[in-house]
This record gives sequence, C-alpha cells and structure tokens, in this order.
Amino acid sequence: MNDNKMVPKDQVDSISTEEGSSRRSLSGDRKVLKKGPWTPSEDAILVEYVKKHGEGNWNAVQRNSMLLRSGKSCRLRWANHLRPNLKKGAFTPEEEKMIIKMHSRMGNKWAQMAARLPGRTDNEIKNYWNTRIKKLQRAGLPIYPSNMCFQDSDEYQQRRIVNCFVQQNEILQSRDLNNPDVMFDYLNSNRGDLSYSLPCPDFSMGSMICQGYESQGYMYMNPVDPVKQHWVSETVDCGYHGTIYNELPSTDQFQIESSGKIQLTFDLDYQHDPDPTIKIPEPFGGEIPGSQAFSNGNSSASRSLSRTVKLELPSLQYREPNDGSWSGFPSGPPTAVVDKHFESSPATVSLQSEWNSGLLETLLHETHALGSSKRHASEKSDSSAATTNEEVGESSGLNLYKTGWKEYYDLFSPSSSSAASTFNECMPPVVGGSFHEFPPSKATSGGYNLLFFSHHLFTNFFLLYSASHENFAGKNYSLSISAGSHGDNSLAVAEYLSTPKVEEKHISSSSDFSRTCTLLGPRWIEGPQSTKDYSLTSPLGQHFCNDHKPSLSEATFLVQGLGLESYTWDKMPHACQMPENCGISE
DNA sequence: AAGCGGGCCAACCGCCCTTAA
DNA sequence: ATTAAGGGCGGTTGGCCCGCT
Repeated sequence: MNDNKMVPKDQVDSISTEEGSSRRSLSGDRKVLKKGPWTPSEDAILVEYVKKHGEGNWNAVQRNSMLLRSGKSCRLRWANHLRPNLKKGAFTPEEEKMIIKMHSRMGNKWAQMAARLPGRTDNEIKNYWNTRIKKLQRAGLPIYPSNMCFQDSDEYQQRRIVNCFVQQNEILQSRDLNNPDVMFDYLNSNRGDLSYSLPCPDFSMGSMICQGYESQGYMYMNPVDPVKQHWVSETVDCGYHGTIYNELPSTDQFQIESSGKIQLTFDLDYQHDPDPTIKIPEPFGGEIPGSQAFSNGNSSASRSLSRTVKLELPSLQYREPNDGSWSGFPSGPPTAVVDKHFESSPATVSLQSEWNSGLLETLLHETHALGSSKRHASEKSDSSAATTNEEVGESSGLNLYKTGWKEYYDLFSPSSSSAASTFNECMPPVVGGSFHEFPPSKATSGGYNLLFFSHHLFTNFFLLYSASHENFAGKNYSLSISAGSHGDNSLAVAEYLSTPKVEEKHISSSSDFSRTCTLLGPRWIEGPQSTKDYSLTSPLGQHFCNDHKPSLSEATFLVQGLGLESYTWDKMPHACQMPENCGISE
C-alpha cells in the first residue's frame, strides 16, 4: 500500500515527545518523535539501518539514524511492512481456512497464528479476523463454519486430554489424559503442525472452560536435582471462561516433595451445562481411572493459592447463536488446575521437535501402535474400545472417559497392570481413580518393551512388560544399561552409556510391581562437566542437555532376575524406535 | 454529486515479560 | 533484589476507500 495514501494530513506532521508507549522516561535528551503513517523516505532509512545493523535494538534506530521514530514504531513498521518475504494481498482461501481453524483452537493468539502463516503478520490476521467476525456477528452467523465446529469438536475432545509434557524440568498435567486414545489422536493430529515457541510458563489445554473449580493431581517423579527445582504449587481458581488451547503445557501443577516425588494434584469437577450453576455428576464419581500409583498416601505439600487466570475468550467457547449450546463442547466445560512452579526459565525452543518427539506423544505413539497391532491380530471386536474420533466427539464426557480409557487400557495389554502402571506413573494421575475400573486383560507370555521416550531435552526409559505381574511378583530384578563403543558421541553420553546403571527392585506385590517397574531406568547422574552441561535424571526427568546425542545402537539393556532376555537396541522386540528429532541417534 | 456507513488497514496504546545493569 | 530498558503482544483507534442510497 502506498504509504502516502493513508497519511492523514493532521498526522503527517504530528510529533510526539513520547518514546513509544513507554511509561518510563528515557534517559537523556528528549527527541521529538514523529507519529502517524510512515513516509517512503522513513522506510528507506529504516531499511537501510536494518541492513546495516540487523534487527533488534530498535530504540537505537532513533539514536543512530535520522529517523525520528520510536523504537516500537520502527519495530512495528519493519515487522509489518518492510521485512522481506512479507506476503501482501488478500488471504488465500487456504490461509483463511487455516486462520479460522487456528482461531478455533487458540483464540486471539495472533502472533502464534502469524508464526504459522509464513509471510503474514499478526496485525494482518487480527484485522482480518476482526472484520470477519464483525461481519458474521452482524449477519447473526456462527463464527465458525458448521463443519469447522464439528471438526473442531473432535479436536476439542482430543484436546480434552491431560497435557502431560515434560519440558526440561517441567511437567504439566491436565485432566483429559484420562482418554489416552483421544490424546494420541490429538497429538497425532498436531504432528508437524506445531511450531510454537515455548511459552513457559504458559499453561493451556484444549479450549477448556474453567469455572470456579479447584483441582489437584499427583504425579511422581524421581529425584531430579531438587536443588535446581523449586516447585510452587498453586491451586487455581478459574473463575473465568477461558480458552485453554493446546499450546505446550508448561510447568504447572507440580510440586516436589522432600522425597523427590513430584506431585500433581487433580480433583476434577466440571460442568456439563453451559449454565455455570448447574453441575453434572463427575465421571467416575469424580474419580478418574489411572491414579493408582498416585493414590498411595503421598500428600501434597504444595502451597495452595487461589488466583484467577486471565485467558482470552476461546473460539469454541462461544455460544452458537442459534441454539445456545457450547460449540464443540459436548461434554461441557472441563476444569483445570494449575500448579505453578519452577524457577527455571528454559530457552525458547521450537515446539515442533519437542512436541513431536515429546514424552507423551512417544508414549502414546508406541502404545497406540502396540494396541493397533494387537487389535489387528486378535480381531477383537470391542465396540467400546474401538473409539473413533467421531465417537469420541459424540460421546458424553463420561463415555468419553470410559471408552477412551478402556481402550487405552487394552492397548497396554497384555501387560495391563504393569503397563498401565507405567503409564500411570508417567501420566498424570487422577485422584481416587483406579485401573480396576476396567478388568485387566489377559496376560501373555514374556518379553518386554523398552520405551525410550525422548525429545531434545528429555529422555525417559520405561519398561513395559508384556507379562503378567504375577510372573514377577516376589522377585528381585535389576536393570542394566550398558554400551560397547560409543563412536564419537559426546563424552557425557558415552559415560552414560558405558556406565552400567543398575537399579534393584524387589517386587513383592502386584501393586508394588506396578510401581517399581516404572522406576526402572538409570538414576540421575551428575555429568562430567557440570549439571548444566550434562545431567541425566531418572524416569520422567532424564534429560540430555545441550546437544548430546547418545547412540544406543550398541547398547544392551538387561533386566536381570525376571527371566527376561537382554536386548540390544536393534533387537528390541517392539516399537522402540526413537522419535525423530529427539536429539538421540540410534 | 453528496452523504453515509462499512470494510480495510496502519499505527498507536497499554500491558506485560524478559533481560541486563 | 530491584529497577530500567527493550521488546512482544493484543486491543483499539482513526483515516481512507468504496459502494450504496
């Protein structure tokens, strides 16, 4: 657009003594700064300046050039108009579709949307949306096309999962993890589709509406350098209707006990009806299966705070004008809770790889694969287990939980209890729930899976035994991980792999087995350089810092005492492939 | 032709977060 | 630990364009 075209005469020469909108007075001389539309000559100066000095330090532009513009103004002008590769012109239908879809998911996160629309700016998208929404509102039309609503309804359901995600020393949980299948689909649906920067802490989950609830949850974590982690748990009183979208769950909802366990409490209570005053019975009487490992008496030492979280109005939370129902929210607004914590402020990283190769996704991917193959092999027709997306979308919240969880439970079979406990250990627990909500599947014969969950910063081992816990009850076992040669891997990883880590456990009961087996894995090891450079922590907390890329191709995994074979990496029985971009090479 | 209003868009504003001193 | 500066982001404003009456 021609800059002169929209130059209002009364602004061209308008000046300001403000430095942008800064409330703070700037040191030094107060230059008279110009406001209003930019002229071509100003653009040229700015372009030249950026060419010479690069982006950033925008306030220096004004100091070091003839440009009498605030730093903010410069940044804005550059970002929205002058920077290269900007796409001009109307949005394409594809872009429009994407905007609508993104908005249905994330609400008014213009910058995030812009990040996913190359060449487009947040301002453009915002303007587009605002005009579009006004138009629709005037016409009394729904904001989202009906098919979009329906489609997102599924995704909505999918997002109604607990986002249990480990980001550096962070874990977050939310309720819908109880539908792992849904979660898997959700994660899968977002594969390669996420490129958020990590907004830590930034808690969100699938477009949920929080309404005056409090929740708690628990999650175990082995000692992970308690010195560096400071957990502050807060119970959030969500007295708002907020969009919680599927951004990276962050560091909420945790607390770490003196024992090193990280706990996360959850006490769900959500409302089905849009009318916030009407509550429906909670699924499983307020209990959600899967909390077995977390309901063993560990009490929270968290500091409970009540606070209101401000979140923007979500897309799918709008009531449809025609029926007043909650679009895409068949089971009603769930609740959430957040425990704030963590001092660490991880660098911004692309979520693309983090998410795609994240702990949860990997877990779910693996288990889903296992489940799929199992189902395929057995041709078992369990309608309740065969929960499709559509079914999920149409099911009530209760059914959603039941079917989803049951299926997932089955997916873990034949090692139902152990695998489930593994899952339980790794996934957020739900207070009071139990795997016994569903009958355990029949155990089959031996073998085990080593699931290697990892992304750039995290690595976690979990052994999933495809054998009944009865086979192991009363036995001691140990896990060794060793490696032959390590090639040119980093020192840290070499040491990690070449040093057998043995963790001995005694299995005394099924429940004990459920717990202990999930604790398999290398202990936290202080790195050869420094904790910052290298640290490995035990399950749910292992992380490779920096770019250490361990090679596991020659590693041997040995579980002793349980009559199981040892496996080398390449002979690992089941789906043990590491996710791409996980920072670890096979 | 003039007036009006909606659409579109650039720019500003205010708040917030991060970082460095 | 505190404070100031830099910068990001979402909301809002206001001017021009354009079609309609």
